[in-house]
Amino acid sequence: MSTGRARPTLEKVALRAGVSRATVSRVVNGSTTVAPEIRDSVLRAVQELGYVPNHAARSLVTQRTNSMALVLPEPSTRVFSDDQFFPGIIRGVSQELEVAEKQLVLMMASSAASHDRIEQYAMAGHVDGVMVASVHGADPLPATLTRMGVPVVCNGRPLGHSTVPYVDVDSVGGAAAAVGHLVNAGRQRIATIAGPQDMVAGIDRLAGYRTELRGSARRSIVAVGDFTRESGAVAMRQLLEDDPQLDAVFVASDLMAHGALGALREAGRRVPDDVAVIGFDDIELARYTEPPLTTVRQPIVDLGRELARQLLRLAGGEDIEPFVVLPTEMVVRESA
Amino acid sequence: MSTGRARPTLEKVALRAGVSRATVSRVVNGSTTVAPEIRDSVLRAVQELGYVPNHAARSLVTQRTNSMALVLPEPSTRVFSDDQFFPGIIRGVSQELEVAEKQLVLMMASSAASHDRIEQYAMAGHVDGVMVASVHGADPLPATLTRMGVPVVCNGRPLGHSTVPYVDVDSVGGAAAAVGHLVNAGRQRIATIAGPQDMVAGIDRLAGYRTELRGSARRSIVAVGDFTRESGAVAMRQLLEDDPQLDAVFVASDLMAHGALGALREAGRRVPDDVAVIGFDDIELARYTEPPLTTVRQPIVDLGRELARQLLRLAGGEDIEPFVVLPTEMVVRESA
DNA sequence: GCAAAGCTGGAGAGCGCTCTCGCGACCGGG
DNA sequence: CCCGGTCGCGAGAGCGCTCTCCAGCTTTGC
Repeated sequence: MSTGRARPTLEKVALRAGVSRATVSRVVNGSTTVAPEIRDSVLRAVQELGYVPNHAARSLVTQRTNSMALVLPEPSTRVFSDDQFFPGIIRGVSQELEVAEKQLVLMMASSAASHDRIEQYAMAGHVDGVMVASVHGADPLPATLTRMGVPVVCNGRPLGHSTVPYVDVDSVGGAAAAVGHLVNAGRQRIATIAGPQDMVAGIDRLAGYRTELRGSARRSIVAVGDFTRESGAVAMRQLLEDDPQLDAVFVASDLMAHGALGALREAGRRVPDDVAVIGFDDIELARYTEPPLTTVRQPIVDLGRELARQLLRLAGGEDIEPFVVLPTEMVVRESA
Repeated sequence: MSTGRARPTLEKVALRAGVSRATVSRVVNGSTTVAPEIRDSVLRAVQELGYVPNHAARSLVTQRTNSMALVLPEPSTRVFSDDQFFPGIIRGVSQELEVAEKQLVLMMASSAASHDRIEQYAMAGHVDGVMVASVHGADPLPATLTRMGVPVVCNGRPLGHSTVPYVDVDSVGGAAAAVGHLVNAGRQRIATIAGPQDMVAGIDRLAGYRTELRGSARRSIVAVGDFTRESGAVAMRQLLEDDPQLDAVFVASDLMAHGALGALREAGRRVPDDVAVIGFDDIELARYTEPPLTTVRQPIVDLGRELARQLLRLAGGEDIEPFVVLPTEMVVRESA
């Protein structure tokens, strides 16, 4: 019903080429032990009939599906400045999978209910491996799948003592670099607007801030947001109230930094003259804020690529490093 | 190698429950013709063994895969303000597929080479249907797949005389509404920065502008951009040179509108006092431009949902309308 | 009370492919 | 000239599942 003309099978091709199924299979899969003229006639038959191997049949016997799943958090959790993150990861992953001739199956982890769905799915032998881009740190899914023998790689260091391999960006280093930049610029009272402390990104960026500040003998001034623009504005007002003398703030996300910029403007502070601001993420908006935002760029596409690369190796039976950390990079614009 | 413990098969479950394979299959697939106590004992065996049906085997016999492909243009073609579009479509599609318990296979159509790959893939019986979100209007892929019996639905009216069903937003109406708004505000010289005229979105938005202007007896002033910010700035400068008296401009994308806003500022024109500006898309940035941008919102997530819904019906053997057009909505902010 | 008509569950074929096994043809060495 | 080895190909099993039969049993009608 849904399929038009019946798709030709190996059998049909074999018949037409006057050889056995096995030989056609050999040709299709690129075996070398086939005489050139026979191979040519098989290829001709394939061409003429428009033969395309049936994937289900093939993976039934090979036990491989040639596809990998990418589990993404449903972005209804507005957290994370997904706008770039979401497509960036996908792009990187799909680039890498394409060269490996693997397919990408996307799974949105919306509810807890979809959790089971994903687990079932991965275990149905539907995919050869799973990439989990979970923002909620302590997700049992990766560990569960690993236990069931499904190759898994996480994006972002998992919270808790998980042994699942992961790929992450150097948040700590990036935050430290940002704070270092402020210190070098002679800023004396450097505050931070941290992200949620139940998310790795939130934790690590705060850690980087703390470490670097400690090294420079300044005291830390911390407010916590939830990665949204609004929370950034609120936190900034809070900080200004707590310490009206502050002359710099490192904000754990560009979105929050954008909110903070607004709050600073309302409070009559000039950026960067009165208060220097550095964000994190380097979202597109950062180039167009007033003033343009100095920030820390994470290599999101590379992150996706590395994620896929690691998974491919793992699924290929290789041993891989327990984690890979990609460098972040400061992008100096005008806000600091 | 990649799988840990061997996955139990139907056979194993049957053995444990003391019934035949057929009965287990019946239970698993929810047949009603199974005695309650037998069903319970089967379910218990399933539970105990952690049985999950093998997808490949199932789809080998049923000829269905329970997954749908979404073909997206590789965003390296920076065209389109993908930032929202890309994830929006995905979100809508996956929401709808989730309730239908179908999986989403994502395919990036990067090069012409990947064209073949996609075609092969869809025809390998790997998916039950394909959604094509093509920006390049005259893409042969949808027609080819349809001819091969693969259910296809397009996002965006295909260029050329294609009979492939599609889902689109009302670009013409949206553009007309925008221009109407400018006319009602008493603007006399209303220019437009159009999108590329080889893309449906570019064509339709210009058509809407033209139609509405004609109705109001004003003359049209057209510059053409390519949907990028830079092209918007260039086009705006061009327009100002052509007609220094213009007092309004309808820009076919928010990104171009952003560029235009910059060009207007450079030229010393106040927005909206001297020149009113209306964009199209309602990307996130639109809320944060200076001044906030009046624009036309397209229901992107709904577009994705409708795309999936139509495809599900088509793949289910139903007849569907040749096209569905979703309404756009003006969002009035401060730029007009 | 007996045949006809349900129901439930089992046996078995087969979906399209891969891969092991073994057979014949061909080669070179003794 | 014969024999072991190699190489190219075909035969056939079977991956895990669904689904069509059909057998055995109960229920029902007259």
